[in-house]
Amino acid sequence: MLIEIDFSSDEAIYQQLCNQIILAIATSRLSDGEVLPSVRQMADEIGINMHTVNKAYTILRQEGFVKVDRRRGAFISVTERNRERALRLVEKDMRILLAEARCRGLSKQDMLMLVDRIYDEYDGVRIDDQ
Amino acid sequence: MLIEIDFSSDEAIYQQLCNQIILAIATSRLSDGEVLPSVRQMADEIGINMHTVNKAYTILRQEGFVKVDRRRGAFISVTERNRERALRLVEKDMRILLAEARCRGLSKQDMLMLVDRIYDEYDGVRIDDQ
DNA sequence: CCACCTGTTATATCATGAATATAACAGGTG
DNA sequence: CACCTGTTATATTCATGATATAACAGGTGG
Repeated sequence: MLIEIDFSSDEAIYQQLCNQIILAIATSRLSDGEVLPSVRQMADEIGINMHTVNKAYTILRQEGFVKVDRRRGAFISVTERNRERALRLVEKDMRILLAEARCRGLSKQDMLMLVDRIYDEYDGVRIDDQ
Repeated sequence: MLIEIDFSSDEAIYQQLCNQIILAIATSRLSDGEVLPSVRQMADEIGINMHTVNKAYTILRQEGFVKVDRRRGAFISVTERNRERALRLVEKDMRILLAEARCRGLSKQDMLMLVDRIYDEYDGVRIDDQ
């Protein structure tokens, strides 16, 4: 569980934690069912407070990326069944991101290539490649 | 200059203002050279404080979307010449957004179609269409 | 010259939220 | 019963968002 926090960033620590875990899931560094370190253990590893980790876990649970088992603790559970809701959630952020891209002179082709390249990195976690 | 602020949102007002102006530029509702309302006028229209508007304008200026003329005030100026920098700026946010999308079960094709559709809305501001 | 507009800066206040700390609780394990 | 898990409660410190009042420098037009 390699987590890197930028303490000089203006992004909140719990938000960085959420993003890193989501990125880890997308890149298959965390797979479905895998157990996360306990809130206290994760806090010690990173060097932050227990409640900050707990806040991240709680959000990930509400977002549907994590579930909690009284016995084991928090574990990855990516059971999104509502496709339309998923699209709506992503669409709002995408609109702003694409607007910014277009204002900076990036074409549709630029963005399509970017999405294609990043998604390939996520899908193809080829062991023979790296 | 139609600006809609959601006061019940957890997103900061100045951030919403920035996003709306960037969206307005991308959708050609604001075009290059066009003058923005003064900080005091915009504040009155929306019903917020002058400094909140000023903060948004200052950020937009730093981001390269707005310039200031002592005579006229703030106006749109989208002169991004550094393509590589633009790509790098967008790429970081895109990585997180695509990771979230993939975790929610959305495929690469889903995202390519989404980008294609939104960009068409931005590019094709056809007057005969709407 | 003077009123009037522009953005900008300086302080100050208030509320909110992020991050911390200490402590306790309910539930499950060995 | 000790030990782990997440969870809750309470309190404090600090940063930031939003507000308010005020003043300043620069440009415009009567």
